[in-house]
Amino acid sequence: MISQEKNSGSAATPGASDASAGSSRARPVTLREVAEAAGVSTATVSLVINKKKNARIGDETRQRVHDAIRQLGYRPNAMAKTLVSGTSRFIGLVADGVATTPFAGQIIHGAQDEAWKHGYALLITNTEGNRDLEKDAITMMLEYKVRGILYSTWFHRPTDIPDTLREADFVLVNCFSPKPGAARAVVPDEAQGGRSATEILLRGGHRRVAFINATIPAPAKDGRLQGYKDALEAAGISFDPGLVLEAYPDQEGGYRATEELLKRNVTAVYCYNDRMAMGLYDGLRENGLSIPDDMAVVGFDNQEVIAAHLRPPLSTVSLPHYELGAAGVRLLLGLDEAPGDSPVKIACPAVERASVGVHSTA
Amino acid sequence: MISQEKNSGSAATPGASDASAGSSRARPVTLREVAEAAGVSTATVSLVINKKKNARIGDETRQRVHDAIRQLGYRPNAMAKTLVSGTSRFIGLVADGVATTPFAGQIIHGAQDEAWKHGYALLITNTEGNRDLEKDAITMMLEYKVRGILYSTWFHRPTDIPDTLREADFVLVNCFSPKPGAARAVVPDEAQGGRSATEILLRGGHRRVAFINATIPAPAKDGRLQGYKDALEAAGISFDPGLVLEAYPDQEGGYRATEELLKRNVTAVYCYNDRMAMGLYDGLRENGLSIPDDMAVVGFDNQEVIAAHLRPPLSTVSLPHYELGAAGVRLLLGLDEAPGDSPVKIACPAVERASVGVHSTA
DNA sequence: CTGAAAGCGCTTACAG
DNA sequence: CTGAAAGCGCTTACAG
Repeated sequence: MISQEKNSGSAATPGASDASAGSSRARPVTLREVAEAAGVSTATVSLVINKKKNARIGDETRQRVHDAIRQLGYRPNAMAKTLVSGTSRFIGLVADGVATTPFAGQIIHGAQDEAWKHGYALLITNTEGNRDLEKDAITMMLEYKVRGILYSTWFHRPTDIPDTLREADFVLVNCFSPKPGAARAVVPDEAQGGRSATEILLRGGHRRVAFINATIPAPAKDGRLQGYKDALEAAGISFDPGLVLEAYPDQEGGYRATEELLKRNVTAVYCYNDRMAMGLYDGLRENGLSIPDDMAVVGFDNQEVIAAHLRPPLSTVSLPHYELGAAGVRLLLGLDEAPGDSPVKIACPAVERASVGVHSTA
Repeated sequence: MISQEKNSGSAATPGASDASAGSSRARPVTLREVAEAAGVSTATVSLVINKKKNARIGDETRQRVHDAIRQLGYRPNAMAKTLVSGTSRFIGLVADGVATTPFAGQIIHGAQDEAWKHGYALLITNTEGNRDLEKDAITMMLEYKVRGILYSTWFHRPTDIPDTLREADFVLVNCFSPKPGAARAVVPDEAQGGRSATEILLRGGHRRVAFINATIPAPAKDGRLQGYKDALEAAGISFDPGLVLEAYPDQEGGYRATEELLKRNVTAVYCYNDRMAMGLYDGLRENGLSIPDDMAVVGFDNQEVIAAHLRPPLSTVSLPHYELGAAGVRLLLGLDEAPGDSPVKIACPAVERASVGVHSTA
């Protein structure tokens, strides 16, 4: 008898754990019940809840509805709403490693802030680059009728577009299709970033500035080099290929590049990324050189935990992850104009710290 | 006439951007259409799709249904499914900064892997500690009828439970309620971690081991100290309060603690976290001391970008973010038993690198 | 082995 | 100013 009681009258809530401490795990209150309690039709309740402009509901009626909602603790069922409208208030975010990468979580942050601003929530899936998971994730998003999908990568790179993705309205974030015009995309402006990084050094009075580029091919490798050249040219300094080194883009790479760098007889160096700069710091120190007096250093990425806390703190250029996420959402929702065939480029702002002093030109 | 055409026949897809390159942005194919194409009832299609055991469908019929699904490119509408079942296949994850914090994104990763394993997707909201956003996020999750909510913090701490959260089945992740038994929770085992960290040093032959604790109060502060004491006691070394220093838990704190540390005449030091150890590296170097020969160092957190790339690489103890997320999901789904009144504790495994050598006892 | 029908919780014309 | 009714796309007993 007792167990009969427990199972009757409540169709929903499968498998709710007994250990749960929540209050109202029973069948949720529906709009119909609110209507009955308020003595009106369900249409009226719906109108009141959604504050429809041209529906004129009497103040007294409106009040009764609100009271009923409060008393019953009514929560709208978003699934039912979506069923009617055809599209959910979700924006999907497929990430190949954003959640597990130190700083790119800001893509999530920026996308979410912008999405919420327009009444959307994020449906995030971290795929770790697994193609099967990726496909399942996109399928899931499609089945939940997302408004659109942001397809993002943890580092800036070309990508091909999964077939399933094409079934949705989508935008590439931090990546782009090799085929121009194949998809809307938003990426960091590597060349401008490289130029800004170099300019920090130039402003410090340096004329012989080395660049330690990455060994591995990437849009960043080309763009950051281009920016370096642009800055030199604008300053009337002729480009010397001999001042461009290459190293693996991490601490060990930077450390090992020290020796080569010191042969170049430069007073300043721009590193492909902050990690490289961190390794270089160690190398310079071992050679008895001090930063910035003996060598000015700038990095790239503004990887907070490193750049802000080296000694001296590292001047660098910020990768605009937050803005990438936000711009992706705006592009998706059609709030920003998509430029012709090429990706939207987001600026990489310079962040100046103490690793570049004022150099008196010899 | 033409614009008439464009607006008719397709009830759904409001506001789909013209710039979108997708293929099938039209009204989606429904189950009913599949049924018609296959010449069966919707019930049969539903049965086939969901592979119901006791529904016996003829092989030939089943095949017709599958063909129709493929030809029409049918995608189930998850919203309609959820409407019927009452609960969605979502697990909510409320995070106060996980997405914007370097390493805690692993909570997302672990939660997602475990959730997918059981057919659930994650609905993530990053609240940055904003109480209003937090409430809105939980409300949204409730309206989407999530199976339950994981409430997580980016560092281990006590938290109070928002009222709205109680309306859901929930689990605290990386945080806990000050009231014992108020909620299921999963946290890192700080004491075990502190003990493991200290033991790395002890195994290296060190007897005088300093501990630089944090200045700011936190479960980690108490737990990591307790672990240090436990390890010493187990090794038969009496605890000397004079060997416990305190510093702000970042690079600057570690750097500034160097002087005090060197007065203690120890051969090894366990730092509250990796960032502190990074600063200490600089301090020791400036004093002409080498690691590990003059001073063995261990950290805590295993913050990859630091610990794995200092020179020498730092021995440390790993904060089990991935496991916290995964265990949170298991607890929520009732797959793991919730222990009586206290949080589930997840081990912090030691990660040994080169910052601890073998010390010959004097 | 398969179909007709009711219903999940909403919103939206349509009447009045 | 408000209500009755149809319908969004599914699933689930219930018949047969």
